[in-house]
Amino acid sequence: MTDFAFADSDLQKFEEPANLLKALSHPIRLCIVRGLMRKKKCNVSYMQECLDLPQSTVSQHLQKLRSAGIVTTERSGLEVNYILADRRIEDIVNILFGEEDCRDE
Amino acid sequence: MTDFAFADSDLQKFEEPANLLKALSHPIRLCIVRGLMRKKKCNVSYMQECLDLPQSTVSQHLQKLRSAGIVTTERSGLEVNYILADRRIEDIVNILFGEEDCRDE
DNA sequence: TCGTTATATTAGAATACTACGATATAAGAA
DNA sequence: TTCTTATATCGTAGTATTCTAATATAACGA
Repeated sequence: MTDFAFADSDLQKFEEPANLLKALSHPIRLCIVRGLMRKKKCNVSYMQECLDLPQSTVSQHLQKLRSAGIVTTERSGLEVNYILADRRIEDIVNILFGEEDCRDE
Repeated sequence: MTDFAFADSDLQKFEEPANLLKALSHPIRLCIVRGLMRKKKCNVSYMQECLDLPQSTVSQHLQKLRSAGIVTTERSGLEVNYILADRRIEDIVNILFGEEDCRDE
């Protein structure tokens, strides 16, 4: 009955990974993460300009990535730089995008 | 301006991977996928019993996995068996759950 | 201090997701 | 055919996401 590893109580074990994936599963956020894999460090207005989206939209996506632990921040003066913070995420994104090593394709 | 690889038109390139992740980012669906990695093939009522959830709930999650291309089906008599259909998904789940090779932990 | 720039937060409407009972379909047995 | 089992779909209430303008905060310079 449980070699499928499906015990009800176990469902809790899947909450955290599911939340991580959920934070990543939006085209804008995926794009941001991919960009950070290439650029290593980036401030908000630069992303905003590249993405051509309202500032609050970009910022809200960044907060979502941050509270999932996917990125972290580093203030320098007026700017806040975002940096990837979870190695697993890079591996996942590489799987999705075919592992080419961060040059322009 | 675009070494971040953030051109607006490019956002479309992220839709498909984002949808794949979205289909995966729910604890029940993650649990099902993980179970299928171990058991290879499984019918609905078995999953339903293990998960202890209403039949329609399980079925709906399965349809979501199926329409994302994550699983495929194979009917045998009254039963419908579900099988993983996307290798990338297994890699992603292994990253999330620490890569132990499908024995009971 | 005041002004300016960069970023974060709030508010609220539109949209999407989730759970689950009720119902429908599909396949085999009698 | 009718009955039964296994699975899928529908209806819908509750909940969560998403977008964006408006507003708030944080840091710097004058």
